[in-house]
Amino acid sequence: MPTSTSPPRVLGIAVSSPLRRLFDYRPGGSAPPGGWAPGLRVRVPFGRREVVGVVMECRERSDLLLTELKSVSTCLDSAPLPADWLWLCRFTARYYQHSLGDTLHQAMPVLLRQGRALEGRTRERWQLTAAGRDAPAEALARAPRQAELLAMLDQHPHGLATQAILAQSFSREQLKALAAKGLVDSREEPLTARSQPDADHLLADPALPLNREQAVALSTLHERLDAYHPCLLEGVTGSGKTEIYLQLIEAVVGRGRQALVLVPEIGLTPQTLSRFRKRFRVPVVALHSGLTDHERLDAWEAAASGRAPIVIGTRSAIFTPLARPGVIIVDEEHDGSYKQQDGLRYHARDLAVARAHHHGIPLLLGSATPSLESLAKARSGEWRHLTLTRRATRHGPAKLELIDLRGRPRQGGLIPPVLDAIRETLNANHQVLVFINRRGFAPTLACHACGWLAECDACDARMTLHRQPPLLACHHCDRRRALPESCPTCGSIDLRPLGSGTERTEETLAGLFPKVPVHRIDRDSTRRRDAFEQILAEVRRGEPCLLVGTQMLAKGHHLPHVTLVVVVNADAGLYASDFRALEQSAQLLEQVAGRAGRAAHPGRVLVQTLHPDDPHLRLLAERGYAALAEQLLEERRDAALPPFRFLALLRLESAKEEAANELGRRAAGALRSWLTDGELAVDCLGPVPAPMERRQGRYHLQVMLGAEKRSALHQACAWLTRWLEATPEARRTRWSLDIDPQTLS
DNA sequence: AGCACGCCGACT
DNA sequence: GTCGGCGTGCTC
Repeated sequence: MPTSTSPPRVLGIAVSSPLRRLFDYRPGGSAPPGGWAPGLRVRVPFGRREVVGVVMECRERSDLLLTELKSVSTCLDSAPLPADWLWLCRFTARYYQHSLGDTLHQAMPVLLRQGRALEGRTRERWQLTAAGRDAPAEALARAPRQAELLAMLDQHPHGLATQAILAQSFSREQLKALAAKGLVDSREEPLTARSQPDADHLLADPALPLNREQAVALSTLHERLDAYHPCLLEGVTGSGKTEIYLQLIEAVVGRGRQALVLVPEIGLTPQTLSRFRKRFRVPVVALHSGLTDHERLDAWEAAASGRAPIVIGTRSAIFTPLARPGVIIVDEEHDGSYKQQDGLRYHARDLAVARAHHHGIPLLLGSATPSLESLAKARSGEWRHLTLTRRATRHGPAKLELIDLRGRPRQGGLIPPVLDAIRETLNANHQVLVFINRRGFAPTLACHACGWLAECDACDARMTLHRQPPLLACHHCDRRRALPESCPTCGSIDLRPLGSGTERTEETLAGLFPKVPVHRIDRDSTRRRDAFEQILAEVRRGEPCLLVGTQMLAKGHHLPHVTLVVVVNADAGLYASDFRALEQSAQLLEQVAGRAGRAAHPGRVLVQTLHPDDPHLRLLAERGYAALAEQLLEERRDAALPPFRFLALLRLESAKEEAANELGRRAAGALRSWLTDGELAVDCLGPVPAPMERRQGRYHLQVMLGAEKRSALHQACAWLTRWLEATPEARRTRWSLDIDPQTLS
């Protein structure tokens, strides 16, 4: 507790700026009721503007003269921001060597960044007006959702908060429409703490019965709910991981604690959410991209005050404060979307580990295809390893069948025996999923006379040919070009698409199977909101159909009537330069395969490849992901790569190649001589050009640091950032540090 | 990152 | 004559 009697003479304040240091101010304005303390937001003059900062230190001394310090203009909070949140931001900034001010700024809801007050906020509670209560049933005959909403409000004489209404998947528009008709109105009420959830009436829907494996896993989790207890739950697709999450949450919330659930970007679907909401009688707060700034602050506050027992969200939800943390669950823990790929490059799964450890609570990481990082922890005994091998359905996971592509004629990327299998499956009235990891019509356009290829002029990449609408587009920058009539080099008009993308495969299949609907699912076809959900709803009705899609289709979605999965080309990750490519590619293949045969029928998975004898691919096909993962771990150990070594990447980016190269050389040189002097066991490679050196007209280079000890790597990175900040030339090249890089590209 | 200062080119 | 290009420097 801060002593309010003698205010500190100096406040160390974190300000949103790339500068990795605090700025000293003198306390000013009126001191907050509890006295000055870390975590209070303040408005301060900074350069020629006023910004919102956060008090981090209360001190008596400054390195600067007290008379040179500016004063705080106003204090924005009557109490500091949550201590657990502050701890996590401090940890994150230190671990990822990022500016603390910037980290706090990013981890805060927009309205708090802008200086909005956290206290004294209100919410709207909606109820029926007299007219609404008397409205005849047929009044809303043409607006069925509005009628349902009216009926729901009729069940709640004390009204419902906006959040509760939206949680039942009604829209703001429907609410507004009813208000405009005078049938409902709202009043403001303060956000007050809700009473503890009633442990005896927690469940709205009963828990599902567990099989033996699930019961064993759950009882292991129940053993220690009051301590840091990291568990990897490895369960094949359809083995019932979600049911374990739900029952673990039930136990945690029943003890008056909160659960934080992280899901991949693609995983926060209405289905997932409704499964959570249906099960529990307590509110489930979802943090998704569709929230308004106001809703986001509400959710933040509800979690911080403890009013929200269950919080579910994507990557950034790891920064949600919790009053009574009880468990953190990371679903599909291997998913790449947990790593932020620009600015503050944090990994939400790794922060979840740190956070659970800090709180002393259980941590559950679930996946059908765990990351090698997590498998290594589980194998070493540092984490508990729980496995679910049995599917809820009668059939085991489908085996991958490798199909040799060499020397076979292809139509839309598919060879005759595969097309035959598709035909048979459709004839049996089942559904087929064709997975192709390239959107567009064809990966590029080529001139058959001279060999010219359509290349992007800002990137080292080919432009993708699109048909809908017809144009050339670069998938690495925003450049688009009209289709050339003739070859720009030789003038020939013999321009042909090279290879197949989703559009071309869709077109081919539609031509070959005219009686069956073909649905294409990729970023282009699902740009419209709900388009994806509409297609999935139709597919779930079970009529025979063909689905052609990118990895959007591979993850999470339950497609019970699909009995044949075709992978058009499995080779992308086999010989890539990135050391994680094989792991990621195997995870993707296993996830795609998991779509087949989830209901009454066994499934087949046909994997087309130019390398049917590749040992990794064969291991995956014959013995599954776990066996391949074991092998990959051995290879990583031999090659001294993660998880057996820690890496950091200095990324350099400039419009002028020589500028970035020169800075990289100087930085690496300076670091190497410092390392030699200090005898620190860190090695430093580069600068080398990034895999796609030119992107969006800029040159990308990197310097790689590696160490066996994390502390040594951390010291080297700290030294390097200090060097870069002190070097004037470094200001002309954009640079960033990537701790534990997920890809080298 | 912002934001200002500052010193050279083509516009009313 | 000035509007504005982005190089350089600073933020308690």
